[in-house]
Amino acid sequence: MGKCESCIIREFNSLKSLTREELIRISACKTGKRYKKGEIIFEEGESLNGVYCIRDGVCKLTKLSENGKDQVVKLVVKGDLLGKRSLVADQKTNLSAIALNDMEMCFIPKSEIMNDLAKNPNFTMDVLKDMANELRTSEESLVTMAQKSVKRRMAEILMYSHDNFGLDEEGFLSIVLSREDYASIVGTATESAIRILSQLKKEGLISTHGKRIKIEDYTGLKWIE
Amino acid sequence: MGKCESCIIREFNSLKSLTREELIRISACKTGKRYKKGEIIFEEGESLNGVYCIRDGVCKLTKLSENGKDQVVKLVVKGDLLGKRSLVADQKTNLSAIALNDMEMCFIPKSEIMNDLAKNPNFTMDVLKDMANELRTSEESLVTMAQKSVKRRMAEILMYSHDNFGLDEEGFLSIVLSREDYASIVGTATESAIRILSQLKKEGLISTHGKRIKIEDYTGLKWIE
DNA sequence: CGTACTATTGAATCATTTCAATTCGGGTGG
DNA sequence: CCACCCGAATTGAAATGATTCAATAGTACG
Repeated sequence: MGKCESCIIREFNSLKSLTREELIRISACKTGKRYKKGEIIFEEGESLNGVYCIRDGVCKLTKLSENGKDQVVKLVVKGDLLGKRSLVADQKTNLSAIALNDMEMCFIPKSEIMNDLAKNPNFTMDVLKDMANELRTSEESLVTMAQKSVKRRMAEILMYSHDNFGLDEEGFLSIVLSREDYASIVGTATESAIRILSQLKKEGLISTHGKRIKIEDYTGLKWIE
Repeated sequence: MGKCESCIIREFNSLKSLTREELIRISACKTGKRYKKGEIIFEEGESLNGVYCIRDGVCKLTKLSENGKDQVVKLVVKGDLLGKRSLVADQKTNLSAIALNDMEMCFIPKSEIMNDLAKNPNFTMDVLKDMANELRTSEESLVTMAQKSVKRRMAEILMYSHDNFGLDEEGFLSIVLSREDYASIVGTATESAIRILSQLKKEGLISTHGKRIKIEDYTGLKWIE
């Protein structure tokens, strides 16, 4: 496992505001963790005793609704810091994290982060800004859920995947989700998600091969309402 | 207008972490503002040049969806600090604020707050915790919107109003919203909101008098799914 | 007293869920 | 390499939930 002070991942998150000395200290006490596709990283209600810095892979953050279904709240990727919120608020985590890929991450113990948070105002400010942005996107998703049709929401997650995770050699979305995952992101029944996807297929906007999806007409997706 | 250092409202928000000196400085540069019911405090996309500390009244924070409808994201009340997020992230505001009551608030200019944020780590940490909590509730609302029925969401806002704004002398919810506001909170069409309310009335869970609503069976509301 | 909103209701239509079959694809063991 | 199996994907059809448009009734306010 490499050293934090020479790790480029940190440029993508708030850790970039730490001093060289702080990074060296963190480097000394961090541990590496690997998770296989489908593995649970942590579950809603657990107390986290640190944050996870994602080096590779994608995971979903979900929350169990009272109706018994999981809702995906956010997809997190390389560079994201997981568990900030719980640490800062000193609360049990409100979300579960489940790997969608094989993942590689560094785990930084709570005490070390809290220490830096207390002593390095730049770092605190950076975490604060980050949280402000998360809040904005969360509010945007809330409006999307409340106001847009299932079809529109599906189109949005397809475009999001395209923009953020890219395509494989054959032009399929490189992140492969089950229909159930799509349903849980869009906030609908699995069969509904499937139905919407086959509708999009009929309309020529996408094509599929097994669970893999290829976007055939990005612009077309954009205009769905 | 009173002095911040002797104002009890600040105990309800992050301003409680400021020192006496900081409060005196803020007190000197703050201005008082009043808004009448229905007045716009600020609109999505504006740059705020300060934060609003609510001394009295309630307002709704809304976001315009692409379908042309407003969605209420949050109700804010006495003690809340409005505009933190935009200031911290140094972005235009993502929400509009509209008074639901006659309101009384103090406006604290950006420079003063940002100065304190930079120099008082306790204050920064407090704002950070606050934002972490806002993020949690936003994520909870997101799940509610995605997974629960309109009827259930309506029941929740009624219980929320009961718990947070209380009742008037006659036992009606003391916050009076239009049916359109209810629809915009619940994320549905106005007629749907009306229909749900009359359904609840038929079931004996609530009664109404004009736009005023009285909860007749709180426990009954709780069990709606 | 009107006027102007706001609330309410009906009926038709559209969107989404549900349950019950099938079909398909990918991995396993022979 | 191929037959088989299992879980995931797909589809149909009925039922339920929500929206829309249009018409009517209330209420508040000047």
